[in-house]
Amino acid sequence: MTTVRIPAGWPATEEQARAVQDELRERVVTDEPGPPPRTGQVTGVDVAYDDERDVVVAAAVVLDAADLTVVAEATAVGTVSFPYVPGLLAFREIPTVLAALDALPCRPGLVVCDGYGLAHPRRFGLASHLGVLTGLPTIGVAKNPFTFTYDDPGIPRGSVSPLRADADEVGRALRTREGVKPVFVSVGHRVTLDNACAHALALTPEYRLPETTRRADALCRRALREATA
DNA sequence: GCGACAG
DNA sequence: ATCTTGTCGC
Repeated sequence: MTTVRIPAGWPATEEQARAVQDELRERVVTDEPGPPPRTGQVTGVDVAYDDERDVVVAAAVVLDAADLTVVAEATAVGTVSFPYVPGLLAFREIPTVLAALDALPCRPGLVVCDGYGLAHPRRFGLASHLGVLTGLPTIGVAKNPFTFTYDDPGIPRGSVSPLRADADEVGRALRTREGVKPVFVSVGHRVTLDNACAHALALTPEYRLPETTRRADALCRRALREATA
């Protein structure tokens, strides 16, 4: 398993991190359709922590978009590169996630993040960072609405409602399972919101969360246990 | 000014 | 995120 060091020049303060967000945000692309759903490869990334030992493990799992079977997997271990600060999650997870993506034996295709892209207090969440830094198409699928407001979508699977920051639609609440709490989809890089939602729906034939994040979550937890034991 | 707040 | 038993249900 790859071992990651905190990159030289990595932001050390919230002030510096926000400055980096502002810089990278200039390069985000939100008007490309992105790859069609159920086509090519889709990669889930997730991270698990052991704050006691200052250890973080990231996993990247590549699925075939058509049948959701696992095509490839990779993990990376690192040290915690930033404290958890709401709005600055990316700086905590990204170095190790990048290493896991680099360790893959194939192209990731669309990357699905556990968190937000555009739906972010400063419009530049984890999925946005990852997209701009890699050039890959990315989307964010989060389990919570953070500070945003939304009307409950219709009961049937596939129902959506806007996720709003004041008047702006920054993402969508998407019902992936009938009658179950929705997930919160937003655009990362090089994918439109419509296609981001279409992908999220295609990735949730059975469970509330996308197969990509379920697979990545299981893998990074297992890898953390093994790295810590 | 004080909380709330993706993971 | 993480700390954690049993329990209800497919």
